[in-house]
Amino acid sequence: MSKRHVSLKDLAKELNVSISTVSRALKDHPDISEEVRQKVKHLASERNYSPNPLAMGLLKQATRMIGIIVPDLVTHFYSSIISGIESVAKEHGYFVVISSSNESYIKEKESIENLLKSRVEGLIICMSQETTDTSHFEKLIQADIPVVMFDRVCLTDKIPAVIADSNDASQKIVRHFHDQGYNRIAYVSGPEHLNISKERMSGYLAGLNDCRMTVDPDLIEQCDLSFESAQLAMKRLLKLPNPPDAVFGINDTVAFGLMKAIKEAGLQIPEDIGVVGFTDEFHSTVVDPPLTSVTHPTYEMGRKTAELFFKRLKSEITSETLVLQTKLVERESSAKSR
Amino acid sequence: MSKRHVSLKDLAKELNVSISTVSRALKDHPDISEEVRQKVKHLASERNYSPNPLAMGLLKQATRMIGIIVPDLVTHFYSSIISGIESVAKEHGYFVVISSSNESYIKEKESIENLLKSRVEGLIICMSQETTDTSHFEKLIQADIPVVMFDRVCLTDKIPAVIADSNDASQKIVRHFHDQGYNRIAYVSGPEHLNISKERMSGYLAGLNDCRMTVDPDLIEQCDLSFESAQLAMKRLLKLPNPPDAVFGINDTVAFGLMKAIKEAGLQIPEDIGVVGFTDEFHSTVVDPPLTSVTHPTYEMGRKTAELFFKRLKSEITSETLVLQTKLVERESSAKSR
DNA sequence: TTCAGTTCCGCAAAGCTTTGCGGAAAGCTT
DNA sequence: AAGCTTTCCGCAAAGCTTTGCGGAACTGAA
Repeated sequence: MSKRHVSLKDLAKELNVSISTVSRALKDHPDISEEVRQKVKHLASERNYSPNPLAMGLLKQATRMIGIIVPDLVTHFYSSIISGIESVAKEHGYFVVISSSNESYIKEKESIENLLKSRVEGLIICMSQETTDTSHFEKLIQADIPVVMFDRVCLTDKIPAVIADSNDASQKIVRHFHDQGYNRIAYVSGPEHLNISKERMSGYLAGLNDCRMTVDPDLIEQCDLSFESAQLAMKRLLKLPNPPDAVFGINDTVAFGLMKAIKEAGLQIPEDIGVVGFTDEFHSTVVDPPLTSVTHPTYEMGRKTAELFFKRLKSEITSETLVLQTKLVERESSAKSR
Repeated sequence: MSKRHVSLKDLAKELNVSISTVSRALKDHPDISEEVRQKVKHLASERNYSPNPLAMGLLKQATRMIGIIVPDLVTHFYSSIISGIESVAKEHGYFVVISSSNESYIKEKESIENLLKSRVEGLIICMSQETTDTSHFEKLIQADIPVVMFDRVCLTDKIPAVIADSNDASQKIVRHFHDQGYNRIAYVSGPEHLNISKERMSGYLAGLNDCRMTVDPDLIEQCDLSFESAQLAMKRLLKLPNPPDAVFGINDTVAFGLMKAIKEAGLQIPEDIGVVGFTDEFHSTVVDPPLTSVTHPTYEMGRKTAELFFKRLKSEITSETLVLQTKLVERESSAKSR
């Protein structure tokens, strides 16, 4: 096994100059004569020299690594956001290390530990749904470790955050249902403590109020954001003496669960029940019927989050909350009035 | 900003011993007296010491990083495999750096370059669909850089690989169609040079032969693995004077594209046309009608790939191809005989 | 010729860890 | 009491890069 990488030392030895000379020549330091500079640069490119990031890291105390923690890796929402983060990171010469909390509070804390041990320069986090205690985030702040959060956020007065305008999105959905002639609009929410649950709930209520519809607590269900639990929630709704004629779920997985339960009950979408979800473009078109949905600009969301991260890294900001607008794309699943 | 991490030096200074003593004490070297050992360990845990991976990397010439290159990040197939790889990597104390080729040959080469610059210890790769020239992989082999491939593989005599038994899977599909009473079975393939295209094709042909059905070249279509191009391929098939009554696609995205085109043509699945795909469990149930499909054990595939990687890293093997079995799950999309 | 000023380059330290080797102090033997 | 073995610990180098500082050699002027 031959040596993998050439070092400055190798180049220096071959040219019979010192390591410092090689280093300086490569970065056009004025102390180095034109002749030597050329020789060094030539050999360096010939030998395919590239500085050892480990050594640089040691020296500069910077690893150029960002840690990302998401609730799961396999949901399109997160992978798309990660994709966006990565593109910005690459532009800055950083790379990302991805970790999944699997929606577990314990794993979230472990992930933070591990990433810090790996000497990431900072963290980009989307909270697990189990996380109610935020003291582990507080610790990060006290240790002055750059943290940025997205979607499911907390401590926004101290942590920069990127979120979608959930309140507005929910209102749009309710109004859309109303316009289509639906009267009993149900909402399947997630864990109460999550900001997305709260905001989508308040938007739901505001929307109902706006449309002069009354709030029926029966029509507000809750689930743990899984496909299965969304199905169960929908089943409960369908068993009501006065069931809903429209429903929307807090995220895409939930929306699909709702659809599944409705179909299994033998009901038609959108004739019997209208459905709207918070989903991504691709899946909305793949399911049947095509799902009316509020689409997050996920890739853009990832990019914005990363940009905020680098601002925080340079200490240009300490906190700042970016609210992205969503778009309601009308498809068949809520087309009652057709 | 206080200092982020304590080093051996910090501990040594505080205890008035040398750095070497601290280092040895922490790893239970016999040269260190019980008393000193205890003191050191106590302070270390109190100060939350963890060795600097950069320094270790420099010393051991090992970064404990694996580079992964996939065609894209947002497809469930890949994210699930990555998830599997990551779990094994974690068990070995390694972490992964993920890079996407976006199905581009150029980006694939760039990704390799960048990951090597980041000093990953090896690479796990799924080829982009554009990649026909494999010289960049040959170079890796010559440089003795551990490489393992999965799904879309090449040079399997020199590179360990994990693949699904595509040939068998295709045969299963054809036989299933045949059993259900479908007679004109079409296949939408991908780029010819890909192993998955070839194997699924040969399985298709073998299956037809097995069922004593004749091969009609008209029923063999090709696409570039995108949703849109699969739709187009399906449209071409539907325009045939004698169109197919069954079709299967090379992967999940393609399968969804086929379904979309069929629905848009106003045809019923499975009555007019039966559809089967290569997909994952989740999406198969979400689409409508639920899609009969050959499911890859993606998570397991990721784990196996990673295990092979570590074998290769320890030079226990130089090449070895692992073939995983697939499972045909029958759902509505191909249930003609009901 | 001699001194000042350039020009060009090398030494060494810092960042952190591991480990072979050498050495001081203590205990033991004879 | 002198010499030998243990016991316990520190020095220093290696892995790679950057950079302040010192210094050699050379140019030009007086």
